[in-house]
Amino acid sequence: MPLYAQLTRAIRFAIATGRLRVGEQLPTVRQLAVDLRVNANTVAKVYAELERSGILETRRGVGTFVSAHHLTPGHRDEHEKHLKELVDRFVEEASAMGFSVDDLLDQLQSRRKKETKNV
Amino acid sequence: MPLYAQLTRAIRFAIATGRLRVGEQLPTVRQLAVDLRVNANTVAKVYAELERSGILETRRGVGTFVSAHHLTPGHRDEHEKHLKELVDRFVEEASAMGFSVDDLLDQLQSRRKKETKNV
DNA sequence: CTACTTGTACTACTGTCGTAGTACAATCCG
DNA sequence: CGGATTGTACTACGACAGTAGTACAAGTAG
Repeated sequence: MPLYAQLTRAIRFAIATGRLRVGEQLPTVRQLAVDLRVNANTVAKVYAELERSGILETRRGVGTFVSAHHLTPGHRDEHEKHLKELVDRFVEEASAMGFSVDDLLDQLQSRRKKETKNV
Repeated sequence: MPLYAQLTRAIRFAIATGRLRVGEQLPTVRQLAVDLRVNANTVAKVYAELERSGILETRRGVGTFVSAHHLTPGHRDEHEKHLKELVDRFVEEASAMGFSVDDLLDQLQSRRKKETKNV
């Protein structure tokens, strides 16, 4: 998986799980680039993409911050739409492998049991 | 989606749904290449990959056929393993988007209802 | 205003993927 | 055997994705 995708996921995940909170500042593009031994442009593209998605806000000369926009109802809807699309792809791929929606449900449910066991 | 992937999916799907039956012969690599306006090598690679997966059998000078191997218990297990891997990727991606397994289950179940409504 | 920090635009290189072209090898069938 | 049909190996080319380098623009702070 390419660097930019890994980073995007990591940031999204950090926000989703609350490890990064609304208003909090992220590292500078250059700083993060140094930390990860990556080009600054790579980080910048990730920040830009996440800003387009509305979950980051960036101010020149200041820095990049976690936006509050992803808590609005409009964004929630958008987010749910993404989930549906993801499920679409998932179901399609599974059916190409000869699996039904029920097969997926079974597999997911057994996974849920394992999770709750650990909680 | 690249040609070879589309073709692979189409064949897998045809077999899974019974439109292609065990023992049945598939078109010649060249013939199918002509039909799809594609290079013969592209078709050949698909056939080869599907043979490695054990769902096709090819005999030089004769043709390519649907194998019976995918009905054996061993292959069933393998198949189930693939399902698990697919679900793994799915869950991982969803969690990176901030969705839980329960969210996925809800979405899938509502989808199942729609399906059964049409049956 | 000036120095500094921030993000951004542009360019170019590199590796990889997908596809096609051509020539080869194995098998069948008369 | 010999021609025809099948799949296969090898090569090469085009396109694209990913990343890095460098130079620029916008904003802040003293």
